[in-house]
Amino acid sequence: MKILGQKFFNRPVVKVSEELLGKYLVRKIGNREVAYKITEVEAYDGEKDLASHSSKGRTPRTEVLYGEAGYFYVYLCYGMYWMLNIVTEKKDYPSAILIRGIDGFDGPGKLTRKLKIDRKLNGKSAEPASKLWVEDRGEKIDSKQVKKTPRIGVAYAGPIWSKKKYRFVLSKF
DNA sequence: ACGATGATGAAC
DNA sequence: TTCATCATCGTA
Repeated sequence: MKILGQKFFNRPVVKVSEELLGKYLVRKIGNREVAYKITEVEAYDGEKDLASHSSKGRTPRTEVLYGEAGYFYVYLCYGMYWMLNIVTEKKDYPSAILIRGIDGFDGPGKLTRKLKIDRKLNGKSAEPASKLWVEDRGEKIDSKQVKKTPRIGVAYAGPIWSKKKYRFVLSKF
């Protein structure tokens, strides 16, 4: 059982996304600690990726995306759902992984509600001090269990970027 | 199929 | 300052 930090996240976002499946998202609420296996993620890769918030360039909101790897990017979507992302790659390269599903709770908005994640986590680093982090619990994932599909809800990103297979789903069986 | 609901960025 | 847009979900 190993806590994943910069060394893990400061690598190509698509690769890290794929490897994140089967890792555990751990959340401390009060004195209770809960851990869920990560089952679904999406990669957002740089300013050129029209589906990424960073495609609009550096703004106050996207600043975290340009920072060091291993930090959380949390933002409000559709006025009521918090989206949890983890920043990857080197400083000044805006890329992140959206956590879309954990064991038992499929859906980015559902899991943040369950884990009580909101804007207070934005810009925090993935470590126990933040009460939210990622662990490798030694589970091996067979690449046959990983499904690659286009990302969800990004039709606006144009024909190239909306079709990239940047969504990774761990099939359960 | 659609409405809830609010931050964001861009236009005016 | 106003407006359209949105990495969603629950109810229908």
